[in-house]
Amino acid sequence: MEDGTSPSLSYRGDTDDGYDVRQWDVREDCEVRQILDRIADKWSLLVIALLDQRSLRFTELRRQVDGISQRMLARTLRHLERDGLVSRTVHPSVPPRVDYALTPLGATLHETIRALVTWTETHQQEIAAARAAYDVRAAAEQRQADEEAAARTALARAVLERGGPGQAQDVAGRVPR
Amino acid sequence: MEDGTSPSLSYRGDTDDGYDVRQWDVREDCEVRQILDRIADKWSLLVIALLDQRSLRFTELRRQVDGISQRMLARTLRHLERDGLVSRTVHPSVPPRVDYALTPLGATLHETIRALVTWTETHQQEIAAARAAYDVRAAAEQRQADEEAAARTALARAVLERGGPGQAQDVAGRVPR
DNA sequence: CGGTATCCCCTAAGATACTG
DNA sequence: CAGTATCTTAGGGGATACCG
Repeated sequence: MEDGTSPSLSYRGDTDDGYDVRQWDVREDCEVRQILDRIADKWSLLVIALLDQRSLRFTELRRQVDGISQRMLARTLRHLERDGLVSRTVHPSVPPRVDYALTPLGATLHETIRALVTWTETHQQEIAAARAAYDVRAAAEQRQADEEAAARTALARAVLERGGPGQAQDVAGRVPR
Repeated sequence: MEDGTSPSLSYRGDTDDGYDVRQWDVREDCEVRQILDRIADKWSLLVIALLDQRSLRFTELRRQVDGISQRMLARTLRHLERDGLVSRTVHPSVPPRVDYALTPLGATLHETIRALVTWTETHQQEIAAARAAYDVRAAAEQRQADEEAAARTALARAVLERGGPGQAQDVAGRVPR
């Protein structure tokens, strides 16, 4: 069966401080969360985007997405169909032909998603810059930490060699912390 | 190190049919995909939503989200920080205090996400209905299949008992394809 | 063609313990 | 308090094989 819907999660956080922060946050564990998970999933978005252009058959989708396994495409499509986002039409012919199309509901979702993609495209540069800056900072801190560790090791060695901590005053001054 | 950025995925689908379907689809494998994955991730959304109200400390977030592990919160926050969506401020005091807040960039993202959440809330009913309908259909088809299987089994048994397929004409008429 | 069933691997994420 | 390090396990997802 492989289930398909996760077992609720439920992050209630019943903080009794009277302060009702969170507006839609609390309800996320019931419906919103699941739908978000669906559209956030690796393949759903691609399929929705592709179907927005025109309806497609199973194999056409398989080829267009390229990288998706038959299993995952079938799974994705069944999920989307179940949620009423995609319609499945079987043509009784030989060889069999099955068409998938976006439902009106699916189309409105695609519109909404577009906004998100647009946001991403708009701020792509800022994000890239932020990442670069972060990575530089992180690398610097790492180097710093390494140096301090090396200094501590040197101090320890010095202490051991000279036979006591009293003799290490001169080197201790140069060690951080 | 645990990496943090997935190894590119690359679903190119170089269909040389000249028909250039897909507008933003193709670019998804580079930047958009990653950012979408980030914001779509299980915890990021919650954290962003929470921080939109006011800045919070690590433990406050931990309590509010309730269900998140220390590990995942730390990870989520570092990701968000790296992407420039959340700022981290360390107050050099004892006990140590670290505040997390949404950056302006993070705030704009929160606005965009709101649209999605609104969509979900608006269409919640439709989706629930679609799921219910699907499940009913699926159950019906399952029952159908079971009955046919049972019929086939009965036919097979009848054939074996009577000693030949020629004797099974009467029952064969009642068995679906 | 359009799937489902099966096996199997690998990583994301929870639990736990330790550090500054 | 605010994390990091380490171990372990569930399940997401690919490969393969087979049905209608």
